This record gives sequence, structure tokens and C-alpha cells, in this order.
Amino acid sequence: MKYEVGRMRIGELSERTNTSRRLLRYYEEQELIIPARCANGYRDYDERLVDRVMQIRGLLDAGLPTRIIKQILPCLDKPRIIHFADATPEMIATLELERDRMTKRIRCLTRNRDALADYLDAVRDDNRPGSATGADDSPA
DNA sequence: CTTCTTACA
DNA sequence: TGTAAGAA
Repeated sequence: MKYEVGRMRIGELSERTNTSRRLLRYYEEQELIIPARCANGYRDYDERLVDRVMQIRGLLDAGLPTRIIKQILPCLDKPRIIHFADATPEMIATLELERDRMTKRIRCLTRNRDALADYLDAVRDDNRPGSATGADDSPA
């Protein structure tokens, strides 16, 4: 069967989003994405899902659970105007919690990054040519 | 060769 | 998340 422009099978979406097919099917199972189906049963993805998947990965990487992402995903593509209308107090509360968790992760990451940076600096000084260790990888 | 589902590590 | 297996 033919594929019209802007539509693709799981293989292409996988390549274009650097996401395994397994994960794409998993996201679907979690209702994060809802691809159409072709007559042969193959998933038929819309071009726009490329960005969608990137968004999902970003949120997931930020530490948000899929269940929360499912709730706020529809807000990501709809016009902002309606956002204030369907913003339930519960959702706002959970999002604030997620925001705080993100802040905490950031602090943690910052610490570890700085620790690595310091270590790297120390290694450079200790491994600098002329330190008579004779263990550098300088090009011959 | 590609995708699909289900199930297990 | 990855991978295996069997069917389409």
C-alpha cells in the first residue's frame, strides 16, 4: 500500500527520532502517541510525531513520569488560549511538584558536573607535558 | 527485508 | 529497554 507524504512506518520514525522501535511502541502503549494503522496493520505515523517524540523524550529525560506527560502533552500542540481553561487545580499541583523535582535534579547534576570538571582539571595539571611522567598521548 | 504481537531477562 | 520467536 502507498504511503503519502508526511507519513511513515515505525522504521523511519525510529531513525528520525533516534528512538528504538521498542520504545515507540511502548510510548504508544502508554498513550503518549496514537499512530493510525494501515490496512496491513502497520503503524502509520504522521510527520508531526517526529517533534512529538522529541518532546516526550525531553520530558522523560527531565524525569517526568509518562503518566504526567500524557496529561500535559495535549497542551503542547494546542493554542495557549485554551490552556488556562482546562487547567485543573490537581494538574497544577502535580506540575508544581514535578517542577520542584526537576530543580532538585538540576542541583544534583550541577554538583556532579562540577565534581567531574574539577577532577578533569586536576588530571590535566597532573598529566601536563613536562611533569616527567612520560605518560602522555601526544602525537609523535 | 520490514512490521506485528507477546513474552521474558 | 533489549531481544527472541513465529506469522504476515
